Amino acid sequence: MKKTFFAKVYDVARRIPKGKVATYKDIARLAGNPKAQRAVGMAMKNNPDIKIVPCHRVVGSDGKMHGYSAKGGIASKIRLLKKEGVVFVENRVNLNISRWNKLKG
DNA sequence: CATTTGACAGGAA
DNA sequence: CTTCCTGCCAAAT
Repeated sequence: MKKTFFAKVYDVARRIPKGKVATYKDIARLAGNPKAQRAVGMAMKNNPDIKIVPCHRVVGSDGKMHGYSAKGGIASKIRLLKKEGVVFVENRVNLNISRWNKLKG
Protein backbone atom coordinates (compact mmCIF):
# COMPACT_ATOMS: atom_id res chain seq x y z
CA MET A 1 0.00 0.00 0.00
CA LYS A 2 1.85 3.02 -1.24
CA LYS A 3 0.70 6.28 0.22
CA THR A 4 0.30 9.12 -2.12
CA PHE A 5 2.32 12.24 -1.57
CA PHE A 6 -0.83 13.97 -0.41
CA ALA A 7 -1.37 11.34 2.26
CA LYS A 8 2.10 11.94 3.58
CA VAL A 9 1.48 15.65 3.58
CA TYR A 10 -1.66 15.20 5.64
CA ASP A 11 0.17 12.93 7.99
CA VAL A 12 2.89 15.48 8.55
CA ALA A 13 0.47 18.36 8.88
CA ARG A 14 -1.41 16.47 11.55
CA ARG A 15 1.62 16.27 13.79
CA ILE A 16 2.22 20.01 13.87
CA PRO A 17 1.95 20.94 17.54
CA LYS A 18 -0.45 23.58 18.71
CA GLY A 19 1.01 27.05 18.95
CA LYS A 20 3.50 26.28 16.20
CA VAL A 21 3.49 26.60 12.44
CA ALA A 22 5.32 24.89 9.62
CA THR A 23 6.14 26.16 6.18
CA TYR A 24 5.06 24.45 3.00
CA LYS A 25 8.66 23.74 2.34
CA ASP A 26 9.15 22.06 5.69
CA ILE A 27 6.18 19.86 5.10
CA ALA A 28 7.31 19.00 1.62
CA ARG A 29 10.64 18.02 3.08
CA LEU A 30 9.12 15.91 5.85
CA ALA A 31 6.81 14.34 3.32
CA GLY A 32 9.81 13.22 1.34
CA ASN A 33 10.27 15.83 -1.38
CA PRO A 34 11.78 19.17 -0.37
CA LYS A 35 10.87 20.65 -3.70
CA ALA A 36 7.24 19.68 -3.69
CA GLN A 37 5.99 22.62 -1.68
CA ARG A 38 3.60 23.42 -4.53
CA ALA A 39 2.10 20.00 -4.33
CA VAL A 40 1.83 20.55 -0.58
CA GLY A 41 -0.23 23.65 -1.16
CA MET A 42 -2.43 21.65 -3.50
CA ALA A 43 -2.85 18.99 -0.85
CA MET A 44 -3.98 21.60 1.63
CA LYS A 45 -6.53 22.99 -0.74
CA ASN A 46 -7.67 19.50 -1.71
CA ASN A 47 -7.63 18.57 1.95
CA PRO A 48 -9.88 15.61 2.77
CA ASP A 49 -11.05 17.02 6.09
CA ILE A 50 -10.22 20.41 7.46
CA LYS A 51 -11.02 19.03 10.89
CA ILE A 52 -8.34 16.37 10.93
CA VAL A 53 -5.69 18.36 9.12
CA PRO A 54 -4.72 21.62 10.82
CA CYS A 55 -4.03 23.38 7.56
CA HIS A 56 -4.13 26.66 9.40
CA ARG A 57 -0.78 25.81 10.96
CA VAL A 58 0.86 25.89 7.57
CA VAL A 59 2.24 29.19 6.34
CA GLY A 60 4.63 30.41 3.70
CA SER A 61 8.39 30.54 4.13
CA ASP A 62 8.18 34.21 5.04
CA GLY A 63 5.59 33.61 7.71
CA LYS A 64 3.03 34.92 5.29
CA MET A 65 -0.04 32.93 4.47
CA HIS A 66 -1.60 32.44 1.10
CA GLY A 67 -4.98 30.97 1.65
CA TYR A 68 -7.32 28.99 3.75
CA SER A 69 -9.90 26.63 2.40
CA ALA A 70 -12.01 26.74 5.52
CA LYS A 71 -14.60 29.31 6.43
CA GLY A 72 -13.36 32.81 7.05
CA GLY A 73 -10.36 32.40 4.79
CA ILE A 74 -7.07 33.97 5.73
CA ALA A 75 -8.58 36.23 8.34
CA SER A 76 -9.88 33.24 10.23
CA LYS A 77 -6.59 31.47 9.81
CA ILE A 78 -4.72 34.33 11.43
CA ARG A 79 -7.19 34.46 14.24
CA LEU A 80 -6.89 30.74 14.92
CA LEU A 81 -3.13 30.88 15.00
CA LYS A 82 -3.14 33.84 17.33
CA LYS A 83 -5.52 31.98 19.55
CA GLU A 84 -3.20 29.00 19.68
CA GLY A 85 -0.36 31.19 20.80
CA VAL A 86 1.49 31.73 17.55
CA VAL A 87 3.41 34.97 17.60
CA PHE A 88 2.34 37.43 14.95
CA VAL A 89 3.97 40.56 13.70
CA GLU A 90 1.53 42.72 11.79
CA ASN A 91 0.11 40.16 9.39
CA ARG A 92 3.01 37.80 9.53
CA VAL A 93 4.02 34.89 11.72
CA ASN A 94 7.25 35.24 13.61
CA LEU A 95 8.85 32.07 12.34
CA ASN A 96 11.85 32.70 14.49
CA ILE A 97 9.71 31.82 17.47
CA SER A 98 6.72 29.91 16.22
CA ARG A 99 8.27 27.70 13.61
CA TRP A 100 7.82 24.00 14.21
CA ASN A 101 10.83 21.72 14.17
CA LYS A 102 13.09 24.61 14.77
CA LEU A 103 14.89 23.18 17.77
CA LYS A 104 14.26 21.40 21.05
CA GLY A 105 10.63 20.48 20.95
C1' DC B 1 -0.36 10.76 -22.45
C1' DA B 2 -0.61 16.14 -22.59
C1' DT B 3 -2.11 20.13 -20.29
C1' DT B 4 -3.53 22.78 -16.46
C1' DT B 5 -3.54 23.99 -11.72
C1' DG B 6 -1.72 26.59 -7.45
C1' DA B 7 -2.51 27.92 -0.24
C1' DC B 8 5.43 27.80 -2.98
C1' DA B 9 10.16 29.59 -2.95
C1' DG B 10 13.94 32.27 -4.33
C1' DG B 11 16.00 35.65 -6.96
C1' DA B 12 16.22 39.93 -9.76
C1' DA B 13 14.83 44.65 -10.88
C1' DC C 1 9.09 47.09 0.10
C1' DT C 2 6.67 45.51 -4.29
C1' DT C 3 6.40 43.29 -8.65
C1' DC C 4 7.74 39.98 -12.15
C1' DC C 5 9.94 35.76 -13.62
C1' DT C 6 11.75 31.09 -13.26
C1' DG C 7 12.05 26.29 -11.32
C1' DC C 8 9.84 22.60 -9.40
C1' DC C 9 6.22 19.28 -7.99
C1' DA C 10 2.00 15.92 -7.68
C1' DA C 11 -2.82 15.68 -8.59
C1' DA C 12 -6.69 16.69 -11.45
C1' DT C 13 -8.80 17.11 -15.97
